[in-house]
Amino acid sequence: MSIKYDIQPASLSVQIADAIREAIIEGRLKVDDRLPTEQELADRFNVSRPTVREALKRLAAHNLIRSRRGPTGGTFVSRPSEEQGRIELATTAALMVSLDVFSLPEVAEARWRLEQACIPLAVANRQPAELDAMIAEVRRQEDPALSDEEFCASDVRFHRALVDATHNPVLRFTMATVIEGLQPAANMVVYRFRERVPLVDQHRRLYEAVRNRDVSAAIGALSEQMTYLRASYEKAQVWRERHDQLDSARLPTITGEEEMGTA
Amino acid sequence: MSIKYDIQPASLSVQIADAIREAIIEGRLKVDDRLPTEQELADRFNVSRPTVREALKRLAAHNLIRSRRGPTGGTFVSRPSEEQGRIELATTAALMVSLDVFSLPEVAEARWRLEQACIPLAVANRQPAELDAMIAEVRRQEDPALSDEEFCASDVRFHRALVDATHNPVLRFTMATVIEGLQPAANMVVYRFRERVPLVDQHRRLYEAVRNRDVSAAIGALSEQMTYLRASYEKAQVWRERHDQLDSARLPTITGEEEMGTA
DNA sequence: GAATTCCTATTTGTCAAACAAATAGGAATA
DNA sequence: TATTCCTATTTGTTTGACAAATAGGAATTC
Repeated sequence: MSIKYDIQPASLSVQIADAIREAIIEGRLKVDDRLPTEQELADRFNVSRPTVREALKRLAAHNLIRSRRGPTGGTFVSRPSEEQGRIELATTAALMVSLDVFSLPEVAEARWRLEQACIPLAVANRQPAELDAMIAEVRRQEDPALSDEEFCASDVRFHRALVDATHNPVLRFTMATVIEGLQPAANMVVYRFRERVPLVDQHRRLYEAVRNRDVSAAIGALSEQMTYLRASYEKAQVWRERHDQLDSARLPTITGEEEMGTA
Repeated sequence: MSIKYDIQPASLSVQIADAIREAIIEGRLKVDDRLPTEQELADRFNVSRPTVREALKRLAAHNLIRSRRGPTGGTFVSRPSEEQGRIELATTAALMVSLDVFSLPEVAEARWRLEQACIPLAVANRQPAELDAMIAEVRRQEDPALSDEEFCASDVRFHRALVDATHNPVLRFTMATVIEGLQPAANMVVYRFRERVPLVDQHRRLYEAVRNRDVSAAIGALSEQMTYLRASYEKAQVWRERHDQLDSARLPTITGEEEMGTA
């Protein structure tokens, strides 16, 4: 009748990765510091070099460290760039939505609320660079020859420019979750349920409102777009649920052999 | 005079990790699918098992896969939980602010804008559970015996409850960047520059406004808090810049040996 | 026959020793 | 002085092995 505590100790590579990560966060290891060599780490932690390497790969996956070969090489603490952090946020969010953790109307609602919150700052702080970027994307979106993928990518760049116009690095960072993370996946899901013309028109009015420093017009155009998209998302959701039965046959094995030369 | 292109091919473990990640995102590998054994993967990619393991550790760092030993064990695709994703967002953001990528006033501004955007939904959708959580934290914060760490943790839980009251999973997810990621680090930096009494009073009024479904009162209380915090952040920033010269001596090596028994 | 114990196969976790590849710096050479 | 080459260092990768967890079946016992 003994309770089975499955708190089995974390694997060695996890323990080592956590120890090094903690040293970085607590400042015992600073940016651009060089870590001991893999062999020294192995000796210090009383493990083998492959185990140390597994730990280092865990940290490298989060871009906390970088490695170089050679006499002056080694493993160094990386300075986290805003760019790199944004990619990590977006990747995490994209994975969520691609695996159906969120419903599309929920995504639309959240994106609307958050982007709306950026508008007053964007209107106040927008510079010519962001205005140029926005109108350039609007013009691109008017081209009917644009593929769906390109249209969605342009849509992302338009909203990115809007958020960049706030000139607040924390907003630009945080909004990557919805702009680069959630929106592209959501957009591709519904691309057959939305028309381009109303979207481009909403973008143009949003651009003009930001240019004219008209907050309420900007919020109006954005709200209109979100109402429209939410309706599309609901249509897509219904369609997907109806087609879930099919659930096409899938390959449980991965390919990839052709990519990896034996060279 | 030849230009040195340092686009040296990514290491094998990176290539393998990317191939498997892509298979997951594209749906060729679905949640709870079992991957081939490490030996099979090694054969298929024409690499050794340690190299495969390094690749798997990169994916495990993002919680994309999990492994178990034994006959029915192996490596499986993980369903990303909202909880796990939130932790990843918060960790990424905390690293940024701890390494001074963002200034504290920028953090305050962004958090204010984004949390404000949550208030209308929170007021509309709040349930007794969230109200109870909020008032419980307010009461806790009134205890002068509370340590600074505990006060900051309670502050985080209060704002978490507010965002949870929106009952929108995407908002709850996205806001982890500022609530659990940026705010704790920022708060600990300035703890000597802020008084608890006004903060707790603002929390109480925010709670009451949400309870009474009074959007403008809630926004007012939150704005007041952000004005107060922004001033504290500025004070802290000045103080830190003045004390940067000292830059205490640091240990470039990590400890950790005592944690790793030779057992 | 039913329950328990033990064995065995499978799979990840870890270790050991080696070689390959990149590369900075010095030594030898022109 | 400039160039080439050698060498030492460090990460990248391979091979082969053993350890540890564990599910399932076989043997044993009641």
